[in-house]
Amino acid sequence: MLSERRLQVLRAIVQDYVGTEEPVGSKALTERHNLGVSPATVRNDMAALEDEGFIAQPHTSAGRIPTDKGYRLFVDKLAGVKPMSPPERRAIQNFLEGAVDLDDVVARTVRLLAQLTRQVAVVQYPSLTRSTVRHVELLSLAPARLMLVLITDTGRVEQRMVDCPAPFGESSLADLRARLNSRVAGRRFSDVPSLVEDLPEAFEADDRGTVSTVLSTLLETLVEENEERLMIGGTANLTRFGHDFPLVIRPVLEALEEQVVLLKLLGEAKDPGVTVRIGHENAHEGLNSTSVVSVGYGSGGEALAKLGVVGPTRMDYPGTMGAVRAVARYVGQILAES
Amino acid sequence: MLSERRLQVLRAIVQDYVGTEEPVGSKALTERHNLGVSPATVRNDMAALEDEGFIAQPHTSAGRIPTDKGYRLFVDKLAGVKPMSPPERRAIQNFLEGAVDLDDVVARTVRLLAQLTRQVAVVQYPSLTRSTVRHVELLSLAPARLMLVLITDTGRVEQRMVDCPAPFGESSLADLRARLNSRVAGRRFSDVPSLVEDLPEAFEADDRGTVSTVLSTLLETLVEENEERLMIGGTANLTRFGHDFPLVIRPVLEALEEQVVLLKLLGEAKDPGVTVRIGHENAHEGLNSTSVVSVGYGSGGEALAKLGVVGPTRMDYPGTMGAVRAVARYVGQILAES
DNA sequence: GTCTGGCACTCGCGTGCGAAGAGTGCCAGG
DNA sequence: CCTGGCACTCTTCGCACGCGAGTGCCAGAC
Repeated sequence: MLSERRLQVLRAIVQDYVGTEEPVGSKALTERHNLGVSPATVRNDMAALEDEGFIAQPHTSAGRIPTDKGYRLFVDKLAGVKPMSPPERRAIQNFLEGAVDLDDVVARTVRLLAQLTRQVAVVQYPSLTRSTVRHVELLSLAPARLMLVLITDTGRVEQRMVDCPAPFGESSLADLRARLNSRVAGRRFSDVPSLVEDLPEAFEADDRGTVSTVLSTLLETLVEENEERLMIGGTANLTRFGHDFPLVIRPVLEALEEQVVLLKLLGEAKDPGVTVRIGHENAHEGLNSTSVVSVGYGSGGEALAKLGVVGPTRMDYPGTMGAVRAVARYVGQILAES
Repeated sequence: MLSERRLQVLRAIVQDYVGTEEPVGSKALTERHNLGVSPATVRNDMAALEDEGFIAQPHTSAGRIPTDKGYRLFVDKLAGVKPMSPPERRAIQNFLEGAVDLDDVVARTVRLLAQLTRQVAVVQYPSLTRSTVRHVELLSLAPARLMLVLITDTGRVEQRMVDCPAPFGESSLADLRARLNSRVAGRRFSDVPSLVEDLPEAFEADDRGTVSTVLSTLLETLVEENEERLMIGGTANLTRFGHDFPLVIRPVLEALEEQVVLLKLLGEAKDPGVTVRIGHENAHEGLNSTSVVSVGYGSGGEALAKLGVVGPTRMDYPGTMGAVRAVARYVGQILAES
């Protein structure tokens, strides 16, 4: 096991490297942090840390930089989550409170996260499958054409066209609308399938085909996982990455454009608190030189969706984690109020 | 006026520079294009072109590169629009035809444009103010709370909450819904205000407050220009920009995040055909080293919105213009069908 | 044992110089 | 008006050199 001082040395290395972006040497370390020992001692500790794989040197005889494993230890054991200051909290709240609809909430959240962390922000729209139905509306657009509108308690609206197998009268439509809403309004999406299962039986034979079509469209909309949307912002912060630009930034931009990749990335984090995935811990190759800090958010106790940031492995973890957690909390509040 | 040959020289310079990304010299020019004259002659022409401000040399005694003014002349007089090949056209059509809803159409269009041009693609959602109303729906969520849903003929759906000044009965609601739709369904958004002006008078005094509130919410939704959304894609193509990376790419990414900037950018192009704005012709400073190729698209003869690409001034103008025009055409078709 | 100061060693990085190459401008002749 | 020739300008590249930061190791002190 590593001695207490060696852990302190690692912490100091991470902090300095994050600040300066340059490999940090033994002398600079003793000058900037009062560890109470000489550079020579620190050198020994560094050699040990390097043996264990926590730090590495880019070339012989340069300073050390933390490895992914080093950051991991730092995040797990050496650093807490830095809470936001009261003025920051107030700023977050003010910024989010002006939102007028769900799109706006998400858009504001993205901007806020990007500004606070100076990194790329990713916010997932509240998940359909975990939220509840507020209302289902059916509109007749043509004799055999309906529009199905689904409104969630988070304010999200989904609409689908339904082509009916047979003309569907106004009264049948009103009937279906009423029955549908009385069964599913206020219920969780995941419960809907079993609640509407026997609905066609309540209708006359002529209408059953249409009712079934409407229901299957509704169920499709519910389970359609690929409809999980997200919003990205702050990509300009990618320019802060480092000097070795193009090669690093390119795959990151590509990964960010693949919503599938991002959704999987966010989905993998099961931890109820803030999750940090560092460098190669990310399954997607393009993100091997980035870290992803994410957390679930939701209006109640339960997480409806995730949000987070993507930045260089060399990032201010305590600050970023604090910002992500705080933003998630306030977004949850806002959603609960609306 | 410039002689015919000098224009040919300019065209050759633009083509070569776009291809190689390197300043082009007189010798290389005569070798790659058979102009029928010697390098010395070309040198004289180049000197003249430089005097006129069409080309410039990065340093003394390097080749020449086109200036913004040079590209402008090239686009206006020397190059046509390169039409897409039949296989490309088929690919575009296939790619767009799978779309299931408006979001999907826009998303696919962005991907397509980005892939075809290998540049950053920007697609504006069909404008509210220029499209027509398909249906207006009113839902009662609580005794004094309504949801207003507006469906456009392009499939776009907007919803707003309405807090009523007084409870509003189911029958009044049905009445309002029916009257509203009979007046505005199928009409252009810009005509709606005058069509509903006198509607409150048809209701009893108790309900007039609510009707007015609903109407003003509806009108707000219609005029809300800042609700003009757009979708961006292909930002990874920014890495193709050049070697002088960070300084150029940063402001571009920042500009792309400001939807307002982009909307203004697209909005400025009044030309009915493909519009090209080169380098400093763009009002926004961050885009001074980029060119924007845009065009309107729409389901009928009229443009509902714009789409386009943002790329380095050193781009393949004929090809890009061809791709943008073709995509706009097919998107228009798809929208007209739905 | 653990820490410390000293010392030799390794490399990366910036600098200066010289040669090569590409491209230009200008001029005299066809 | 075009062409070939020629001198000139600059950039780029390779290379040698020296500096400085940082390391590893060792002998000695606490």
